[in-house]
Amino acid sequence: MKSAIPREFYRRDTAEVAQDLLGKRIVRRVQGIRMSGFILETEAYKHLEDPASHAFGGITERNKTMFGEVGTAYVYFTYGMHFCFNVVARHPDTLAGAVLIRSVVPEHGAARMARNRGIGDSGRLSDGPAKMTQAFEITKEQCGADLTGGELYIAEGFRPANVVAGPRVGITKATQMPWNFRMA
DNA sequence: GTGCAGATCCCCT
DNA sequence: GGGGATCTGCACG
Repeated sequence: MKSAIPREFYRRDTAEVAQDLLGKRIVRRVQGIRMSGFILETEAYKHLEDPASHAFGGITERNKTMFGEVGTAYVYFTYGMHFCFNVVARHPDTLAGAVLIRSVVPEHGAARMARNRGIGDSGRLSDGPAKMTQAFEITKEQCGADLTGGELYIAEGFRPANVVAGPRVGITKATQMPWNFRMA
């Protein structure tokens, strides 16, 4: 079993962490089954300088995890039916920040993921923020979970050859900030 | 392939 | 009471 990435990795600028998470592994253990996948696309959400961020309006019951310890999970519920998975990451000089995991390529446990999704294994089991959480069985139960170990953690993967930065998807504010990162 | 409607509910104003 | 860091299925072509 690969070891988890240490907490210090997440104690940096949120956008830098978002970029560096590309190619890393997400590892999930459920009922003795191991699932894993490589991170293909991420987005950074910051604090006062980012109107698109949940943290922009200040700390609330929903977003308080974004203000908590780095290297933990921020999971939120949206559109009445979907969960999205973020990794809390921020520079020590800032109060809040998180990286949304948008797309993951399955490595191990694809059969379980397909079952979780209620579809066949097409190879595209986790290519969206809410698809990813469904495939990896991540719900608000995992909100606040430590990602440096345990049943859900992030481990080393490979170094992407090329990274493209662009505008974030699905937002209406701060649409010009190039805080979406993907492999190329 | 593109485009749009509908599902569905928690949080914040 | 409004809106959302989304996904799916269906229509069209």
